[in-house]
Amino acid sequence: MAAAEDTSQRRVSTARERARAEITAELLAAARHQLVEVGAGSLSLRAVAREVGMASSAIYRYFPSRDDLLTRLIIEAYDDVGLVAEQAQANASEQSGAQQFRAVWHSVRRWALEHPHQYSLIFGSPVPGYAAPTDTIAPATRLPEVLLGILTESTTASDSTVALLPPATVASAAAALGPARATMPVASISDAALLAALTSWTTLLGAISFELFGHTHNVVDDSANCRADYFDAQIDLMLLLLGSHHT
Amino acid sequence: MAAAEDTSQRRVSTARERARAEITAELLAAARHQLVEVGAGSLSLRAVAREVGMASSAIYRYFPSRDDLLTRLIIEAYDDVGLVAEQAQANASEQSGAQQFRAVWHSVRRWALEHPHQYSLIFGSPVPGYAAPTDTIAPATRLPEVLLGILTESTTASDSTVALLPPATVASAAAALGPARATMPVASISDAALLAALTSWTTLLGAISFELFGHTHNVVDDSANCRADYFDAQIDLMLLLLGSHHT
DNA sequence: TGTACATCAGTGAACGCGCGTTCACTGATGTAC
DNA sequence: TGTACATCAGTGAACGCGCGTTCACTGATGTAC
Repeated sequence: MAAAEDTSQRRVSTARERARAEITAELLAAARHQLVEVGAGSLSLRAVAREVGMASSAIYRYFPSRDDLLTRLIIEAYDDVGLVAEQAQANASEQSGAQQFRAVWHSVRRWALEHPHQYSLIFGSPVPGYAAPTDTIAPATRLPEVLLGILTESTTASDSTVALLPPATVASAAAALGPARATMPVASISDAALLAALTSWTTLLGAISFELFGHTHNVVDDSANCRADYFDAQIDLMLLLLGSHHT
Repeated sequence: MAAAEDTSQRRVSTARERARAEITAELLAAARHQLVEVGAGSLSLRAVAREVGMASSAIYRYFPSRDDLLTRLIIEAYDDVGLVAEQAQANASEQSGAQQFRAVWHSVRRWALEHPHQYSLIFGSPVPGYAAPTDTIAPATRLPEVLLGILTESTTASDSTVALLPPATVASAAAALGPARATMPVASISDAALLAALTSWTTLLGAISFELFGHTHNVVDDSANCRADYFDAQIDLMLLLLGSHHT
């Protein structure tokens, strides 16, 4: 920091470039903050500008339009959960697959509770009038890839609840899951295990969504502990489904 | 219709009253239609007025505010799915519990696909800036009551996957589910079965939400058949969880 | 090192828009005698 | 049955608001010679 004047480097970032990066980050932070106040649908460029003390027109030096800002936020959110999940897995990498699964889902839930509006940006109802561009696909796969990685290593489908499904049911579901096999590295996973994996995805993201969106009022006790316990039980249930319930 | 002039009745509906009821219904229909176009967050009184060809100020003869209109729509939506589910169960009442469960969930999914915005009004991310009044609680319980009714009659928890959960896990989840026991008629259901029931609720509503909100792109084939097959498989998986997998 | 020009960040006014809600009003429907 | 008054539905103009985006501008930072 003290000796940062080494101008001899090839790729020097000029003062302007550094300022631009900093201000872009500041704008994104303000936008994230706006999201907390107001929700994605009514996120407003003018409010963001107000928060950082800029003229509203200045934003257009950084983002070509409101939709573009939204896209940036969405990508950021996907990368954010993705990273959180990757770290949780890394920290638990010495433990069993089931423990890694638990660690990752806990980290995702914690992230969701801490960033509810970023969560609903990517897992809630779609933002009206906004169409996600293809840039969002890659970051969106980080979290699923972590989970599939764990399951590929530790699932023993024969030993799980899915094994009790009629083969015809599994077969027709498997036929429907062509795109999943094409998109993700799941070649080594059986149809039944893939179905169970996706169901656990649905269940646990559904559980987080319901908790966040208030659909568990009058169902689950409002205290943080109770909510966590309930989520824990659902994780364990999913591990039974997946057949990786060795602690 | 021809002989409708029997004015002798005690509770006659005057012409004004009839007109009022009709127009209220027409406004609600227009609002529902607006919802389809635009999503709940940006439903606008003026657009509703435009659609029925009234001055925007006239709406205030029927609804005191925009929030009140939203509340009416929410209640309508809950009653609508509730009714659909009740009818599905009634039609299948001669069949097994598992079949009734399947019939009800299929009817719910079908309703959701036909009325996506009414669905996300009640099961999606909350409408920003809107706080639901208590009038919505009663209609919101119709669907869960149908499902719990079926499960109370047909669940045999001992025979299900939940039975494999460690007792400690079940116990702490059960402690969290106090409000559920207080709100719903579930006295005769075991803790494990209640947990499984709520998990099936989460999973299947989650599945419908993800399908509707486009989160299954690149995962499940886009064709209607494939989607239905996938949903079917998830229902069956939940029946295994619930221990009511006798056809 | 110094000058001349190009690039870029940021400003502030303005555009046209749609919104929820209020208000004083007109005219039709209902009610009491 | 007829009149006098009260109730209500619907109108249209107006309020104040916030929005996304454009535009001509000023001044600072960067670049070429």
